[in-house]
Amino acid sequence: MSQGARIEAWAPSAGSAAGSSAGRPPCHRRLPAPHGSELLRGCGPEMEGGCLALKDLSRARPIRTSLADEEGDNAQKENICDRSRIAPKTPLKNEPIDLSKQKGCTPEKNPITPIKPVDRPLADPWTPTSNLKMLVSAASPDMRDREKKKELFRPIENSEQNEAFPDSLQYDTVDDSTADEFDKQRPSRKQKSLGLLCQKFLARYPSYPLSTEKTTISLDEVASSLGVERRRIYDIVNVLESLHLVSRVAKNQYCWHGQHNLRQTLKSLQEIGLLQKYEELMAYFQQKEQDLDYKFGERKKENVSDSQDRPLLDFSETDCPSASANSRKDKSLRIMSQKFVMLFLVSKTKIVTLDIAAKILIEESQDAADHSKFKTKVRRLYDIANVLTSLGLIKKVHVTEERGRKPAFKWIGPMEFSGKSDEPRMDIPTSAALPEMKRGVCTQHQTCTNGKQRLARHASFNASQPSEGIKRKVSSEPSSPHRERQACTVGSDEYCSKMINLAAVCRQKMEEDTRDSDYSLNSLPHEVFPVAQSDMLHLSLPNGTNGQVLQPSISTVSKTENGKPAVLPNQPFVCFPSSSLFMLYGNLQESLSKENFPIAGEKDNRSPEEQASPLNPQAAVSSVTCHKRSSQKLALPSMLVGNEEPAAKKPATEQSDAPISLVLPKKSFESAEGESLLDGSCASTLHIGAFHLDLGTPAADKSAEKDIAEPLDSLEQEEPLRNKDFQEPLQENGKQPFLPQYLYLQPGAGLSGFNFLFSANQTHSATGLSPSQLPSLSIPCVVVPSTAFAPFPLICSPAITSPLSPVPPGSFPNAASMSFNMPGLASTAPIFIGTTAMVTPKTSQLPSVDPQQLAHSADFAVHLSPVLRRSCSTAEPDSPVCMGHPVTLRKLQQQSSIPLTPKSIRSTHNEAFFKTPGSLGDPVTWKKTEGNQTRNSSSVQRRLEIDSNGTD
DNA sequence: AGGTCCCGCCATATT
DNA sequence: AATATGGCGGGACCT
Repeated sequence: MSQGARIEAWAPSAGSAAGSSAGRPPCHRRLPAPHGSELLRGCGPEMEGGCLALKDLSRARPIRTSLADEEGDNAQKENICDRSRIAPKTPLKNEPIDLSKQKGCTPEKNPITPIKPVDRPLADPWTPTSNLKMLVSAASPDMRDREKKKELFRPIENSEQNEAFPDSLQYDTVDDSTADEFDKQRPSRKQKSLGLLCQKFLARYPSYPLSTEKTTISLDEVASSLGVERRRIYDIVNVLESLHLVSRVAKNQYCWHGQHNLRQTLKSLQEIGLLQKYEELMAYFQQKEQDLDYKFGERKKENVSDSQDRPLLDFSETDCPSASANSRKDKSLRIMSQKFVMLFLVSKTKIVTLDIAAKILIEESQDAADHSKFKTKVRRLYDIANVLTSLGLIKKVHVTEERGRKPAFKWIGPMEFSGKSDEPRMDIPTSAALPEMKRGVCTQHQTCTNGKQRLARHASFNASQPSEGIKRKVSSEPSSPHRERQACTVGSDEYCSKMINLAAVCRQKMEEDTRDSDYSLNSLPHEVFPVAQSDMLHLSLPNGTNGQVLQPSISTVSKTENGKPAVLPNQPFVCFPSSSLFMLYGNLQESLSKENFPIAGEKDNRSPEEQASPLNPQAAVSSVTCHKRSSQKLALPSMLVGNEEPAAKKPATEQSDAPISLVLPKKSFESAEGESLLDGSCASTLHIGAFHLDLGTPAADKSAEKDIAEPLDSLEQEEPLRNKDFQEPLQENGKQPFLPQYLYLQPGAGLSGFNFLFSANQTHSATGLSPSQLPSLSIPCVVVPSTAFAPFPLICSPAITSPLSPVPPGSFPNAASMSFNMPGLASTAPIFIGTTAMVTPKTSQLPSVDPQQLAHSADFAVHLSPVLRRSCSTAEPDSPVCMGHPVTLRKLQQQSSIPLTPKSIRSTHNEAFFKTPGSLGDPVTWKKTEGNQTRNSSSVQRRLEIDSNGTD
């Protein structure tokens, strides 16, 4: 019932003061206040007067002047109250929320989040003080924001931004001032526009936050400070999230990443868009429209055509479909935002009309048909466009057609994302600051290793990106937060331990996931790869990191070639025929040292669950896969590699960029990131940069631990890691080598004969990369059941496949992928790849893992792999690989089971394996497939489906 | 009159 | 069950 009203109500809305909203009676609706939120209302009318004043001040802040909305008032009160409570932090909103507070993300757990205003019973709602606060905040939000921005760091940016957006902001400001008198002016609608609100929101945070800083964003807090309903903030955050500027950390909390990764994200989107053939679609529609126009009468072909068209759209389906199936998430603003951006990125003219965009999006979703839907889509696009405009990525223009003018938007953001680039710069038009950042960063980054950094970034990305679902899940563990970058600090020991923990976590998560299964992956399930899905996209973006990781490995691997045992020079691996299991050893030490693992650190900090970081690996993997897909068509590689580059140290956050491509499975993200990543993204990222290698073991570890225990044992011997508890810090850092550097394969059935052994050590060898680059994996050990391999013939070789080389169908090119990257983790060395993963017999445990996930991962891996490979190759053959982590792959096909290891990884493998090259190859194909499958089914279902399918 | 898009109900997802 | 999210679209504002 009243729900609606709830808390949110408070705010804002009102704004319009009575009048504005006028139209609606809305207020009343809520009356009832059912829930707690209502309470707020209950509070009663705050003072309207007060409100007004505030309004005036704020201007924007619309507090609800309107009396009408008593509710609103209450709400506001609530907010206010909340705020105060909550925040002590910032008394005023403005505060700097950002950074400082943020501090991180950390810990805060801030969680404040939860606060619910509800309680707010306070009747007092307005205490004088509160009022004052409100007023203050309200009063100058804009100003504050500006100031903040400026202050924030980069003055440059600030200035830029301001410039960039001058409009809105200024207006506001102006208005405010003028407004003076408050009421009088009630804020015009414009003042309340989403674009402006977004600018204000953006003003609160630095475009390029320092890596160290993690800024935590409390939705409640922001909403209250900006004087709007939380609902509005969601609109903004969802779009920002689609570009990875923020990531959801926990309930009510988001982590601000800034634009560091923007480029990569855009790049990824571009690639995906290309894959999706959006260009074609756009052209198609345009033509149609024209035709129609002329003809006009005809129904829009669209409808009809839509269906007809679809063929073209197939891919589209992928996206949507799965999504649709999934849940609303798929339809989410987030996804729409990504797709919308993709349209610009693939458009030659860089101009996209809303109607065409809406049509394309609708088609994908397929609903197309009705007009109402069309209208709705357009509405949403306006929302998205407003945010993108605030970001300086697009600007409104009008396209004049014979029929008339059509509203359209032109992309004014970065269009070329070639390789590396500095991150910072990016996109944001406005921010001049960027350059600075960039430079610094870049330099650093470059210096650092790209690879690692990348990984780190990815990690962060991933974290951030996780799709909602994932995130949430992850988030659930909210705690996570924090983890700071200690990681860096963390020595190898920690690293190791972390890895272990991660692995364990991963497993757990996997299991959990399995249960839950939500991954976005679902969509992926099969080969398909629904990259499309938005979530995926999100994820994918991150991939860059993954990519990196992968690449290296790939290269290495590739050389190897299938099976053959050869040892590659740089590579560390060896293949054995028929062994049953693999064990990987990595030196943690090195890795650790290198790594840092911020993540690990994070983990530590984090709750164990979070540690799940293993997920990260997964994530990485997944991402990889994603890339792969993307890459299939596109060359993601560049993204991966290029982008990242630098940053190594940069703050993780910055880095976070997502490298790329693809999408990671949400979950993976989440899981991985979520926990670790998420924060990670914030924090971890940083680390990442720092750390060097890591092995990716994590996953492996986990798997090992859990499922694989056996192998693990051995491994473990080395360390205790294991366990789930990983937390223990192993100190090993340096010390320990955690694992030897080899990979073991037990002979067995598995691989059809082949087993691999990788030397872990590679690390070094890997060297170069490794540390820096590879952050990813550090895997302490991985065991792979030979069986696992069985399915895949090659295993190792992913390398073999050679990077670019097409993988033969059966081969799983990806395998390479296997790599798992763990972003955070990465260890250097070892890696292996086996694709296989670890699956062990134990699968049982594993079972939990979702096939989907796996699949996704696999997909990613697959897809990515190529990229990675390239990268790797490019980067360094030597490198070790990356990843290695073995993830287990579950073979999807065969069984779902297995997947022990890090989910993601596994998945990746799995899919890859499963999928035939061909499948991989055709994105579309799988997409469709997936789409179909996924669409309908729920995530869970999907999983199932996947499994089955995959199995196939 | 048509383009924008605020606002908040209410379905879903999470906790 | 209570909350958090966020889809959705009525209908108000602005050209």
